[in-house]
Amino acid sequence: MRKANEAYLQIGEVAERTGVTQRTLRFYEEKGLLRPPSRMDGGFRLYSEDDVLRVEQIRRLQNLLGVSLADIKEMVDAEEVLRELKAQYRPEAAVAEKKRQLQKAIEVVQAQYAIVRQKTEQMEEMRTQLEERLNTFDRWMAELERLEQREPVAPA
Amino acid sequence: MRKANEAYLQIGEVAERTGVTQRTLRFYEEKGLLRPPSRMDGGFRLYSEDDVLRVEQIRRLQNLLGVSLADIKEMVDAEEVLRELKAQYRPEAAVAEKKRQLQKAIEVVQAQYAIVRQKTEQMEEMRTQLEERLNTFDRWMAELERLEQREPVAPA
DNA sequence: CGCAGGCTTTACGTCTACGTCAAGGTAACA
DNA sequence: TGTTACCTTGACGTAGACGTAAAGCCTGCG
Repeated sequence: MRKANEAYLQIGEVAERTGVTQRTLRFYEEKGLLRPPSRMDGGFRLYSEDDVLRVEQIRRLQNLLGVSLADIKEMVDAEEVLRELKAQYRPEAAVAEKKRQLQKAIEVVQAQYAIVRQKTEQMEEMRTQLEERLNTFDRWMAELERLEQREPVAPA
Repeated sequence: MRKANEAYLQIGEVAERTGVTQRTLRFYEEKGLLRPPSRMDGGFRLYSEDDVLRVEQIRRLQNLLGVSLADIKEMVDAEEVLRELKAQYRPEAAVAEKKRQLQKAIEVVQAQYAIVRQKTEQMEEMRTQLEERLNTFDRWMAELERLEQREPVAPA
């Protein structure tokens, strides 16, 4: 029982809002990508808004980085660590322990950052190449149009 | 028979150089991602340096964009069109036809460009978010270290 | 010529990321 | 209380992207 005031969602609503199927939601849960949601008395899954965000994040990582769900699991597991860290964040706790955990969190995010950064750079390189190619083509096209002026219609 | 002076490579060498397996090379050929290479009398495949480049490009697209081989096929097919266009590039041919082909090539590259551009932008957004998060953590860490100064060792 | 190592096709196996029933329980409303 | 829509857990199916083993040629070297 977390916040009782949060509006919980059934699997169908989550599926509709996130654009994935119910099967996919159960699959993600099975694979540890989503924390097992709470349940109604009858056994129906009850998702939180946080879960919706998680699903959306998973999809972004899938589409954007094109990495496996196993890799994504590592990332969202990291998010989980952050959540715990945040939840535990009471100033009265041992500072050294906090530092250790925060350090871990930093490393986790840095790893994510490294991946995104590397991919971004490689993509920008590819983008530059494509731009150059497009420029070349434009020049060729201009050249062809010049030729067209001089040789209006091919004879015979 | 293309250029006789080019050093041709057997499948094992190509596999080693590109880091993919022989099976993968045959698979790409089967799926139309690689042009069927020439063969020795005995039937052994003989790859060109161009083929090696193609394989490397395929891998880049796979890793970077995380798109399906079917999508990649469209892209390398486009490359093929470009190759043909370039090979045919004799000024005596019909200008209108050339324009048509070039236009097609431009559209193909623009499509690729659009994909890369969109992904790059989305990734940069994600990168920014991660940077902000790292900054936040750094501030937290600094705060913890300040606390550490005042409460040197936790008593009991 | 013999043979080791590389290559060929064929074909079944595997892993991922789900899709698609099937059989049955639950919620909500008339 | 019945009906209908939504949900549950299996369990089998599938498309993509190869892996892997089998049975048999090819090539190069001694």
